[in-house]
Order: sequence, then C-alpha cells, then structure tokens
Amino acid sequence: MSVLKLKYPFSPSGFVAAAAAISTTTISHRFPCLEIAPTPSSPKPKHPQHLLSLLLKHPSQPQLLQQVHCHIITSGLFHYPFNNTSTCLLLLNNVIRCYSRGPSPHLALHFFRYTQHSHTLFTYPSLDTFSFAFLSHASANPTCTHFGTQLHALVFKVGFQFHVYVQTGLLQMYSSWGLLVEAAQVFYQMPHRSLVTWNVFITGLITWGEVELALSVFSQMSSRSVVSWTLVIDGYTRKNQPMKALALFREMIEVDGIEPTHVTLLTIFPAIANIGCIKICQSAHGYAEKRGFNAFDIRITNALIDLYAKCGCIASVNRFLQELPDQRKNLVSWTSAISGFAMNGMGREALETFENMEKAGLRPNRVTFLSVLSACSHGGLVQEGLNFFVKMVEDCKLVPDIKHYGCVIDMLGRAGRLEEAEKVASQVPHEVANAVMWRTLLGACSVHNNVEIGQRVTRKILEMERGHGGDYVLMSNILVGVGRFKDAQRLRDMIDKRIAFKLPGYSIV
DNA sequence: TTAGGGTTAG
Repeated sequence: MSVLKLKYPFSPSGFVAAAAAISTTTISHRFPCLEIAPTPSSPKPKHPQHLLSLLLKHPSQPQLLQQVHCHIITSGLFHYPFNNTSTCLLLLNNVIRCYSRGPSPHLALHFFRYTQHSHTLFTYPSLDTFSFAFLSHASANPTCTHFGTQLHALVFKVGFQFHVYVQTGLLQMYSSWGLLVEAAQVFYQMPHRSLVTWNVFITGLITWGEVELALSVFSQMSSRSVVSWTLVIDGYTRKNQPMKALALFREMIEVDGIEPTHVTLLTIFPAIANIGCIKICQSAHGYAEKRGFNAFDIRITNALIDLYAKCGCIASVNRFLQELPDQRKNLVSWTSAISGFAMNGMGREALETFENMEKAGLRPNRVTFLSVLSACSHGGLVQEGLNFFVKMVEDCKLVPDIKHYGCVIDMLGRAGRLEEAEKVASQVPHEVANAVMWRTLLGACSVHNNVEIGQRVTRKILEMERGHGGDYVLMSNILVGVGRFKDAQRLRDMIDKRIAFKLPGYSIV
C-alpha cells in the first residue's frame, strides 16, 4: 500500500527519538539558509504589519508573495527586534500559507528554512500551531517527504502531537504521499478529531484506491457532512461502480436528509454517464434544474452537456448550445459539445461548433483540439483533421501529447492510410510513445487486412507490453483473414505461454 | 488554520 518509506519507524516514541536526535544545531545544519543579517546597505525594512496587510489583501498573487519573501530576506526584517513579534509570526505564517496554496508550495519550505537561521527571531520553538499546519500543507506532495518527516519530528518536540489542526495537516501530508499506514497511525492516535480530519482521511484512502476502507471509515463517523458523502460517492464513481455511487447519493438525501452541493452533482454525473441511461440523466437534470444549480453554475451546465452526449442524446446537446447565450458559454462548454458530437460520430457538427466557438472569440486549447481531432477521426474527415493538427502546432503553438498523436494515427488508420499512420506513429517522440498508440494502428491493420504492417506493429507492441491478450488475437485474426491458419494458431498459443490475458467478450443485449 | 473533479485518443 505504501509507496514511500518513512525515514524513522512509525510510532510516537520513534518520532520522539527522531526529534531528540535532531538538535537545534542539526536542524540549522540540515536547513542551510541565507546568511543575511542587516547591513547598512540593506533596504529599510517595511513594517511587518504593512507586509501582512498586503498578503491578506492579495493572498493569491504569486508575484506579490515573492516580493514580500524577497523583502523579508534582503531587509533582514526578521533580525530586527520589533516590539510586536506576534505580527512577525503572523507574517511568517501567512507567507507559508500563501505559498502552500499556490502553484509552488515548495517555496514555503525554502522560506521556512530561512527563518530557521539562528539570527532570526523565529526558530522552531517560537512557531505556533498555525505554522505547523501550513507547513504540513506545503509538504503535501511526494517531493517533500524528507522535510515532512522532520516536520513530524518537530511537532513532537514542540508538543503539538495532540493538536487537531496540526495532526490533520500531518494526516493530509502522509495521505498525499500514499503512506496510508502512517496516515492511519496519525488518525487513530488523535484523541480528538474534527469533521475535516475524517474527510481528509477518507480523501486519502479514496485517492489511493482504497474505497472499501474509505466506506468503512465513513460508516464510523458519528455525523457526516455533504463533503463526506460526496467523497465516498466520488470514490465509487472512480472505481467504476456507478450503481453503488447512485445508491449512496439517494441514501444521503433520503436517510441523512443532506442536500447535495454542486460538487456532489458534478460527482454523480459521470456515474450516470457510465450507466448511459437517458432516463436517469433526465431525472438528474430535472433535479439540478429544480434546485437552481444550472441557472447559476456554468460548471453544472457544462457537465450536463457532457452527460447528455455520453447518454447518446445529441438533441439535448444542440438544445443547450442554442439556449445558452454565447456570453455564458466558456471554453469547456464549447469543448464538451464538440467532444459530444465526436463521440456520436457527428464530425461535421463538431467542426461547425468549433467554427462558432472561434467566432464567439474563444481560443481552443489542447482538449478542444483533441475533441475536434477525435471528431474528424470518427467522421472520416481526414484532411480536415490533418489541417487541425497543423493549426494546433503552428498557429496556436500547442505541443501535441500522446492523445493527439493517437487521434491522428486512428484517423489515418480508419481511412486505410496505414503507411502514413505507421509513419506518424514511428515519428512520435520516444518519451511519449506508448503501446495504446500502436494497438490503435494494429486494430486498423485488422480492419484493412494488412499483414505486413500488422506484423511490424505487433513486434513494436510486444517490445513494450506482452500481457495484453487482445494484441495476439488481433494479429491472429489478420493472419486468419489471409488464410495463414497455422501462424494464427501459433500466436493464439502464445497467449497461454506468455500469461497474457484476454477477457472473453459478452453482450447483455 | 485543515476537506469534496466542468471538457481529454483507443
């Protein structure tokens, strides 16, 4: 279950021992920081209250945050014995918090290392519970395991091992690393847990695929919020168990009397799409409409466009496009409609929608191009598709990923232009090429009975993956198509020898 | 202070 190993064995005593092993001097040695002390040439430090006000007013402006960070360091602000050190601590905490919520949370750790310098006012004993909660939030990614582990040790050293916010932060940190055993240890050793603590633990379990465990934890909660319900519903949606997700959704409303939020609806829609039942889709739409969700929230409307398309009801997609004013439509609205036309084989309508989107002044992104390429592929619009690929790269300067290449290969392959498809596949950058891309081409070789390319492609696939039984079956079918029955049988025999797996197909219709 | 997913190849 765990993907990473703790440096110290988990147990409170283990951490206390680890904490004891890390003395003050060791900490500053491990956190080398800038040796900056105020000099006559240093800029005059602004009052910490001023910097704090700026941060609180604009908490999500990365440039401002970095300027405050820079000013604190270059002015040596934390070296001055200000009277009101609590303001300085507030400033320090808010810098860490803003970094932890932004795109570069590791910068919070760089900043923290600076404050660990022996000449600053803030060495770890003066930090408060807020500092530790924000620091563990900033460490919640797998690149920060070394720092986070030491942070846990520090928590023991300063005596916050029973503080709900601090421990919830550590729980989230371990969960984000996939260290669910350690997360469980933190969770079960907490004498008091908040609702958020439970939800953080459930989130961690679901993120790493432990949905049944998550449900078990969920069932132990004395009171559950809509967030708790949404989390487990989402877990079952992701696990491809849409009926279970729907059953939980109903139970939430009928048994616990909890009203869904927009997030709950956004979670339940993919489950309904997975079932593909238009009746349930209409019922969910009616529910959202009645509660006023889609009148105000474009995300709900976009998700409904996607849902109707996945249930095969393209008339409703058209109705949304007509009734939704262009001012309300955003890129996701247009892209969802294009993707909907694509998956329903309506290439021309997808292209027309793309044109309308551009007329409305929106610039396509990579997902839009992927949808339109898929539309061209399914609609047999090869030249148009190739033009779109060129437009994406040359006009819009977007770098294609494996899915875009996959679409182009599929498009050429379906049209029987196998040599060109093979050429594109062989030119895909090595670092992004995958077996799926070659498998797409092998499917096209099977449709067009091309043994020569089929054999080359099969070799390519087997160099990458050997356990996918469908590849042997496809190639074997190609050989049967040209009467090479013995070769076909030999390939089928390889499925057993190489322990490849092929789930037999079935139909309930 | 801490929690929950709008669109993405085959």
